[in-house]
Amino acid sequence: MELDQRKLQILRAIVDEYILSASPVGSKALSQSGMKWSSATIRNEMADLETLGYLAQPHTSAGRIPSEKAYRLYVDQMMQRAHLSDEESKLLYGYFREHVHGVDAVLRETAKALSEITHYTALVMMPDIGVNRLRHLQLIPLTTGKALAVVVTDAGVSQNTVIDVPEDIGPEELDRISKAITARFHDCRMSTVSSKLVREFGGELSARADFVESLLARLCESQSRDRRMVELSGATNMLEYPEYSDVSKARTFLATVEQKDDMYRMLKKASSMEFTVTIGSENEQEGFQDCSVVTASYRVNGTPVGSFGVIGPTRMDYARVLSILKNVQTNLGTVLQSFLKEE
Amino acid sequence: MELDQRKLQILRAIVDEYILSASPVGSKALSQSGMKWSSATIRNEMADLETLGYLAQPHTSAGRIPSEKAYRLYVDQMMQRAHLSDEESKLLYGYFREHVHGVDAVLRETAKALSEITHYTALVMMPDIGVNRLRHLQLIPLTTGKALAVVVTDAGVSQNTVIDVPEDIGPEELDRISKAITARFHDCRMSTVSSKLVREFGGELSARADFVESLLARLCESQSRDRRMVELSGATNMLEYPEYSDVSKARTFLATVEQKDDMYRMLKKASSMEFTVTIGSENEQEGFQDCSVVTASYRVNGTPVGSFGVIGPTRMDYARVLSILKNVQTNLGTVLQSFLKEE
DNA sequence: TTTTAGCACTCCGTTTCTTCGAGTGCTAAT
DNA sequence: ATTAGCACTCGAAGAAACGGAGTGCTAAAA
Repeated sequence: MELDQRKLQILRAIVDEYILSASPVGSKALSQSGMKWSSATIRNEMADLETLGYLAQPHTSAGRIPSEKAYRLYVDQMMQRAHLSDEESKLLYGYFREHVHGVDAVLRETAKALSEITHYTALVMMPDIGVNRLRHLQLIPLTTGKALAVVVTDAGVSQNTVIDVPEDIGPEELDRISKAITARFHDCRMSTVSSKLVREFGGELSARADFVESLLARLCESQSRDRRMVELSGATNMLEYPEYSDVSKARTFLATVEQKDDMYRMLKKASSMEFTVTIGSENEQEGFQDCSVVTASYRVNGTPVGSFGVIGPTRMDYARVLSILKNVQTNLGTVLQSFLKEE
Repeated sequence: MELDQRKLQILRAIVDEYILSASPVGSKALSQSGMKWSSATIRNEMADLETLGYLAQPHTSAGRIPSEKAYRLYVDQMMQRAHLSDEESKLLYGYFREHVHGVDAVLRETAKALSEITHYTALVMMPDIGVNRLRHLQLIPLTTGKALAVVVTDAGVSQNTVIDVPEDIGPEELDRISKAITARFHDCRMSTVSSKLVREFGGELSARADFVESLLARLCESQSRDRRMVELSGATNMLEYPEYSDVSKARTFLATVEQKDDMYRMLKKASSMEFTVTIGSENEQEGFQDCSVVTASYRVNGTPVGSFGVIGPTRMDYARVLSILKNVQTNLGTVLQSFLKEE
């Protein structure tokens, strides 16, 4: 089952070539472009690689294309990290210098940067507010019976939610409750700010325990409801590739990528890993069976709070994409940190 | 230049048929389906209609397709408003019953409803905050030097902006300034809350005049910057139609529709009109030369604050779309009003 | 004068057939 | 173990043939 040096070399050449051209690679073409063996030898090796499951033939008299197994091997062992040109890193850096109006804006900009530079489709998950610490909560009266709850965390992320308020709580009391909650739960993780803690606490809060309880429940719930938790960019980039010259394929892809719930779940799952590469049928999503997803996580104060990634055809340029993700990860870390000068 | 009754009737039949089938309509097919004239007569009339510019022929031996001029006539004079089935109005009504967590959510839901029911692409403009009246402004400290400004208007719309704060203003003072501004400018139109008014006002505000001024400037500026002002839904619906079976056409369409700035401008312009129908080349956008855009405005307290619309191929079912928009306009009006019980 | 039947003609979309060439597997020579 | 040579395969692309829906025009019918 071990592949000897020559097989590896040939396989790598095939993958590299196929990533570039998207058309089956033949033995002759290979031997002419810098391979030191004759086409016949390569042909024999290709036959072997096919029986081993690394290559496939669209039809009898065509060249070979890499299988998912080949891509997996390529990603895990064979590829050498691409080197971004100075120009590219500068370009990338530029995206992060421009818009610094809050975490959300930066992440949106990140998605745009990723999709524009890779020419694939980019997804960025908004940070998971649960792991962050509460810095400020403010209730703003809207109408009788309704108020806007604004939560700000130490990561500089904010979240708005409309909540119901008992009629007998006036603006002044809302303000006092805001201050009380802020004081009590300052620097607690959002996920631990549960209703249990409320009862322990005396004063104004316990008098309004029911309200505060429902308020906190509402805050947690609203996070998962909010469909804006994923920023998508460059979905139409995929239409450039011959894989999607068929409109119906393009349609299924676009439909899948717009299922923000699924995308969020996917990224969330990936956020515990520094990097992930998911190839073709390894993907859970129906619509990504012919795609690969590459993700990277980002952290704030050392805690991973989210992830971002790129989706492309299985023959995507993994080396390049990974380099770009790594670069973005660094940039993003720096920028997000800059929102936290106080720490 | 006047079209007699028969010409009108024939033209209408052609438009109706072409909207359904998307393929050129021939004289024979027409005369067989309920027309009381022979194919020859119809043929002559069609030739006339062509010289008058209402019809076009893709090639010599094909049927006729309506020109933009024909659609214009159709929309302005000939079409009869479609009647939504009870089922459909109920379905539509359902969208508005479900999500009532704030104005933004409702409008997002509106976009989804529109695209799903029409099978075209829907756009909804978030309400223009400028014409609304300030109800509450709250500054929330983020880090030293930065704060989050949350603006709430009488329409229940909120807007978050990260602003810079001089280092010597502490959390308590931010709170006091918030209250002072809220008190001073309560019920003023956002667009009139300009820096000029600030100077007139004494007390805490004038002491921090520079800060308040820059704050207000920042708020105005940020509205136009914010790219989330347009909610898009069902962009991929267009790929269902034969007009977009060509991937490159699909690409240009999708690219255009994702230019949120342009879309916002388009809707903004349309928001002063109850309804608009823009056919083919009447559109300013490059990518909409083969599309039609139908919009309706929505109002809060009688003031038009935004608009929403549907984009489809020029042969879209105008009658149906207009009925749906009218229905949605009513529903939306009711729901938005319900956020304003106080008035 | 208006409408309609009839007819020759056009031209697109489809299908069928042919050709071309890149690629293969196998065998025999190196 | 490697490679040159050869017969074979099969899809992609082009060419030719066909069918049919539709037209414009003319002449007869209303």
